[in-house]
Amino acid sequence: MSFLDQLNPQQREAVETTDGPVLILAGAGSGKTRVITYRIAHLIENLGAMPESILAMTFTNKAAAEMGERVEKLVGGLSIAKPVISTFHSFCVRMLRRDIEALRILSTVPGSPPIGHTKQFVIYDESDQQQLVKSVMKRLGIDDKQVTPRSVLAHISWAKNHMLNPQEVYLKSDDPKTERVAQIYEEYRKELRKANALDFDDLLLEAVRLLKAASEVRDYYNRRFHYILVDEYQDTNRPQYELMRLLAGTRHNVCAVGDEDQSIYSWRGADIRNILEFEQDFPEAKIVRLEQNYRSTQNILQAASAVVANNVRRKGKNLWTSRQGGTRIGYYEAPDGENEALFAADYISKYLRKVAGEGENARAAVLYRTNSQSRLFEEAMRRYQLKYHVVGGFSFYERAEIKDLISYLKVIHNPDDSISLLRVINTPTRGIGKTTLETLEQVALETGVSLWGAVEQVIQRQLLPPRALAALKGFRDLIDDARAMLAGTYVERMQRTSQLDESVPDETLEDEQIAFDPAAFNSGAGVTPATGESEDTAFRTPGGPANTAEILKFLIDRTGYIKQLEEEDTPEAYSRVENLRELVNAAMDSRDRGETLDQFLDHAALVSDADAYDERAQITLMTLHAAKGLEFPLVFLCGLEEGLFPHSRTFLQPDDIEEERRLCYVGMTRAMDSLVLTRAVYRRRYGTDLPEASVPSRFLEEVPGALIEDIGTPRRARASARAGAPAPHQQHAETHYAYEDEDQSASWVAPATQRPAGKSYSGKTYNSIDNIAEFFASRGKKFSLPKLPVEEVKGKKGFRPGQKVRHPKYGEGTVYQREGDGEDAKITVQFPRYGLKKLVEKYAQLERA
DNA sequence: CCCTGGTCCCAACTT
DNA sequence: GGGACCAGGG
Repeated sequence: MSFLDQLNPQQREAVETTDGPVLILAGAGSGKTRVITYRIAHLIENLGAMPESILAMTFTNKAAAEMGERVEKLVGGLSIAKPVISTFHSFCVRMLRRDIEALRILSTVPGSPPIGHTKQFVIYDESDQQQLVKSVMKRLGIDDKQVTPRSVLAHISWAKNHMLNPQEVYLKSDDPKTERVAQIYEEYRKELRKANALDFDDLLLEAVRLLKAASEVRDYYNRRFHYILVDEYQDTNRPQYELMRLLAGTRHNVCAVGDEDQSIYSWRGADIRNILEFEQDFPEAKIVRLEQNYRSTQNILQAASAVVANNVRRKGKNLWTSRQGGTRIGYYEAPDGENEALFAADYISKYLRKVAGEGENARAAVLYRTNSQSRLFEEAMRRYQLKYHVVGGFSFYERAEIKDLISYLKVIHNPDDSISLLRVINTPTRGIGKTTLETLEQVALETGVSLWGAVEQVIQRQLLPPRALAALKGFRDLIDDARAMLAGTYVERMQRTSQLDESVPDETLEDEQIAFDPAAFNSGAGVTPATGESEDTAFRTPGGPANTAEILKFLIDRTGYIKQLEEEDTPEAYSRVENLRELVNAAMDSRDRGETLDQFLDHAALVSDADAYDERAQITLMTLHAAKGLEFPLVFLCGLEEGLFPHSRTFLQPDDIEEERRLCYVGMTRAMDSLVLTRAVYRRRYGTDLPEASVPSRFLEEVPGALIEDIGTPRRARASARAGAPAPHQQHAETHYAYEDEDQSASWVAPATQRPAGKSYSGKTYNSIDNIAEFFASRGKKFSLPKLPVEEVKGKKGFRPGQKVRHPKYGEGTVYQREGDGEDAKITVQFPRYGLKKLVEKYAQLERA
């Protein structure tokens, strides 16, 4: 029982309550992962549970992998049977790959195959979904300017997350727009089925439907899993909740771990009711609260708790830590976004040097609300020659060349996948143009087949001029050849097609050096000397089906994809070639793990940005959302400005603002030792425009003043705070926005070597933190807002979005929008009790609140 | 049919 | 800063 002694009494109770439902309310840093892993270990080691009877579900693959490793460390010798630790989505995909055909229904047309998805289904990512919605809208003749595909898709996803089908959306709709959405939704669903595709939301929905509809499938899983654990329970949506209930069966051995204050995915359907209704659905549920925080200093914890305490919709809890005191929370007010980023880079480089020298855990994170903020920080880090790691943003699998090849694989796996087919049918260009595509779409529509089916028909019926027909044949043969490779029938196919003399046109064979010879491969003769990579032949069963890496190589050779890129001869093209090689490497790794093509594709579809987090990186840049579950000795929380954080799109709904506040709480509680909050007084929105003045985030004001310390505000910004000085952005042109360094401390000067020439970067220097801290200490004020010259022109009051105001009748509210100038300005204000009100500034007796 | 350059929007978080 | 879309010449 030794390892259980490492737990505090509450943790231990959570671990040892194994029979019946348990809800663990685990505050930030209270050892949540520890409790889950120890619980699994306890079940196996002390209670003799079979490892494979335990199922733990997480939100990211990363979390699942980490949990698995930690369990393995606790329980040696798990090599044969392992607990299933997986993300919701991956688990559902596995279930569906096994049993989705149980959902097929017999066709009413005699002799036709059953209707519904087959095991060969593909997963549609967001861009696939977008394309599909677009094509549906086009077909229905809906103008994509009035209703954007984007908003339609958001609506559809919302409906799915709330388990509403198109009919239900239609019945509930009370405006023509929603009715149209319902209509698009219906068609979208039909198209998905036709393409044998599922979108992300479907993965959960169909899994739930499967467990509900097929009792033998449900019985199988209920017999198999005796213990169900759910991580990040506060972020589960309805389908996930139902899935958990169905898997729990009658045993009710479910353990859910969550923290209501860290619920940050309501926009993805996360439902706080899941926590509340847990006690209703499982009346015998036991609740365990973990309130000791092992991560942060008292100052950090207090500051974060003070912020989140402003939320109304919460149960409330009392987190405590034994790490008394700690350094105060730093606040830096940068004149603009560039300076904010440079400050962070400078501060972090100093910090890391110091901490690393002391042999401490030298890691720091820069957290921001939106991915687009990362660019400035990346530039700043590069200029300081700091190695950094960005999580999220543009992922590997979203790159055009990767998506192209993945789309080829998807078509080979499932030719009915029309979206992928459209993407690759003329990539690289092979002479298939608009008219050909229109003909294909028409035939598909008329005969009710997929585009792939239409390809065959158009060729058979010779519906196009010879030239176009030849191009189309070339494409069809390419796909058929690859499919034959996959099936292991390539040689047979070659013999057959050469007899029919309907093979690939001779010119293709002559023009392109086919480095990879599929015929040799399928016959087991090995790779032709042209590639000569003997390593690849070693794993292959002679004559057996081709693996993913081999198909990829075949595709690259046959389409001339890389060849064409190399001819471009630009750095960009070569980086694309590099990416493709990386993809082939990934496929070889997949093959080494013994995975099939569909598993490779599933993996590509389900890797998330958060999975890219590398805990060895000293500096990590990421969004607040991606930071959930992580911890860092030093955390920079940046862009604390009304409209950015909290984001302007949340101003309308008080509930959304509360979620922003939880996000702030999540961000702050990532910090172990030091936390720095920053804001830019002026920020550029779309790169080139004039910078806009910002209002400090309300969250800044919610941090108790005694816990905060101003650090390093450049003096020119300070000078401009006095009346009459020009705005900082007006100074940019003539001088620099930061002041000359007084003590000439070399470390405060951005490294000159890295400065891109031609930009106004030169000579940007900074003040010493110590000097400025002293200055602000003597000033004795928490947050000084430099006067915004823009405001003075616009009128005395000039309420801006995000500001808090008081109205004689409606009380306190937040400015949402401002229209017009001067006295005629109309402002829209969100009042907690009265909702949105549009007021004329001149008449409404508004005051600053 | 293909490529190009210009223009118009845009951008919150993500499995 | 950049992706999507379109018009127009090769």
